[in-house]
Amino acid sequence: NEVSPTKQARGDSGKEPKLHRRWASSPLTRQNKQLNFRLQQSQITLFTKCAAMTPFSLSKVIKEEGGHSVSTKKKKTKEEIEAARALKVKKKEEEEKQRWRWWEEEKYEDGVKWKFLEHKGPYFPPGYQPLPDDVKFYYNGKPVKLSLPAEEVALFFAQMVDHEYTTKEVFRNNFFKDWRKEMTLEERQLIMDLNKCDFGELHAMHIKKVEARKNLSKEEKLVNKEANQKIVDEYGYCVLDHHRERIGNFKIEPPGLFRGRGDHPKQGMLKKRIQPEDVIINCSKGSRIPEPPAGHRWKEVRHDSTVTWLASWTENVQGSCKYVMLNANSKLKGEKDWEKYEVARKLKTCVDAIRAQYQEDLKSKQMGTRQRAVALYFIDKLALRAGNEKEEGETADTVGCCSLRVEHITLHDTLDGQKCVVEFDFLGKDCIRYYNKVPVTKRVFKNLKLFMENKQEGDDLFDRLNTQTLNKHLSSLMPGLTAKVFRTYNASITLQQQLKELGNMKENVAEKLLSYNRANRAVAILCNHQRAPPKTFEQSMANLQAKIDSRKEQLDLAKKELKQAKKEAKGSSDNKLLIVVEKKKKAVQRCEEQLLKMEVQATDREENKQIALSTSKLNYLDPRISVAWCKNMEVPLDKIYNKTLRDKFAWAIDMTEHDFVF
DNA sequence: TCTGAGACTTGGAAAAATATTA
DNA sequence: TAATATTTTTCCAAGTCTCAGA
Repeated sequence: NEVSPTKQARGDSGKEPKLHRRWASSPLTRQNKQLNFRLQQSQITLFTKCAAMTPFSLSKVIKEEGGHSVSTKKKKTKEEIEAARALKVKKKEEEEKQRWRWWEEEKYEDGVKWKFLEHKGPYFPPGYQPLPDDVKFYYNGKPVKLSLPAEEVALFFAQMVDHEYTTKEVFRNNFFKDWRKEMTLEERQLIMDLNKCDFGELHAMHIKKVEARKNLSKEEKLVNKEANQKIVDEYGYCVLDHHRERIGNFKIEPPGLFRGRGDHPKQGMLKKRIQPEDVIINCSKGSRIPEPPAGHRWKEVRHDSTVTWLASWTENVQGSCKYVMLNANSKLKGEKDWEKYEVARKLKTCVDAIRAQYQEDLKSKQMGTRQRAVALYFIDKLALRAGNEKEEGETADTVGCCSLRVEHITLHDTLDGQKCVVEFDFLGKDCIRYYNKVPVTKRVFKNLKLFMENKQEGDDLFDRLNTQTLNKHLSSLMPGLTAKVFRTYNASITLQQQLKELGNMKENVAEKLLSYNRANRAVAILCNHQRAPPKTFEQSMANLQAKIDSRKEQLDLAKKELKQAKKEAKGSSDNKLLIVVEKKKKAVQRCEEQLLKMEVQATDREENKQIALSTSKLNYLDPRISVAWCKNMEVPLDKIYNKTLRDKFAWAIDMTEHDFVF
């Protein structure tokens, strides 16, 4: 029952219990209804489990009352706790003092990103370590000693054999083709069939290594940690305009097999090792130029202050550029983020006019204009992505608004008692399915029918529209306006509205947080931020259910004991018996609360099964809304933003007053 | 006007770090 | 203390959007 030293050092005695949402108890707005509808679509049960629940009161106090060692553990290390706390406060103050308050400074002239930039260059992954002699690759049952390049690639595959990827035809074919390119002529002549390859020993070795790393002693782990920290200290920071800034990804991506998402035609291809000769360095002219690794040179060293990257290289699978850039808490990223939300706020001031305009455009004589209007209607109402064109055969077949094809929507004159319903079913970014049935206006519906006339399944729905022309039009309506701004705007405004509706000052912190999470979830649903249910989901759910069941039994028992105690105490004036009754009462109460908490947790987990909240929190929700909400509701900010988020949104935390309105 | 390169944001999965529980 | 669950961080793929050049 000891409080762990780390816990003490951080000064928190425990986490707030899991929260759940009570949709049923909140008044539903139009948008909320829509979201609920979407939820039902994705087969998430909202009401069944938690509708009957009463608000629960959760507190650490109850938990601590239940324990018996609270006082002893506090006594033991009281001074240590105090010292640790003081240290923490001091560290925090120090950090705050060091923080670059760039948001209080003048902005640079357009296009200039920095005046001075110095860094150590990217960190290269360690070279390939050949297999030990006792680990063999077999072809057709016979051991084959591979050349080093072929061996390295074989190991990439071996490390993945229990991943679903390696069962896929496309992955296997791509891998085999690229692997053979790395082989010597001799190897190529021998190894003709992937199915005859036995990577068993290589795989076993990999598993063993992973296992061994996991089982390192505390000391060994610490040594590793310190070594890693040293790398971060050396390569993880740069100096940008007199300030030390954290770099986001200072490590060159190691070689491996390309893991494209969904049905990616290039999955399994070899992602080659990057050499210093492939890397372009970007830094100040007057700065210390980073040293390339011994015996190597850079591809180029340039001094371009109109871009934010420190190093770049071209990746061989897709031929695209990769960049080393700053961390999200840097000035460069923060300023851009701030700007993004300011543009979205500006949209708020003219969104009514823009909506009126596209409603009007639905009637246009120009087909292109009508298509643009319908597309905008979708982007605004459903928060669809713009949908750039993609090169066929180069990537998985996914679409956004402008690239929707006839096969992706079905029109229903009536559906489930509603008129003019559009049924969407397509794969969006990262091959995440978007499925939604949306009632639209008659005019939109009629237009869609028109667009689909004489078209085949694979034809573009909006054949007169692309994202460039759409964005060009948008920027003429408002400077800086693009399709993606609607997503930011609608996400943030939804959060604000939901918080306003769900919030209640009388609630306790846990309940307020519940409201916040619900609002956040509404946004995640709007933006279709889904995740695959965790692999261990069913198991963990079953475990929880088992715990609930056993707690129920405990409760029954406690109730019986209470009854018995009451019976015995009845008519008696024996104080001892009355105390027993009180004790039993408390036990029942405690049991009930714990049961409720677990049931709530189960509900929450179930509801969140396929919803990812982090993306919207990180990218779409103006942090000032959340900061102001915390101030108004008297909720500590660290209840909704962890350290990383607080760093990223330092600008917002610093500048936001309680009266901020998005 | 079209196209592709380039630069940057957004996205979920997986790994790693922590917290909790048995 | 070990096993397990949860949260945070890392990773890198996949989008959006702009701009230059034909």
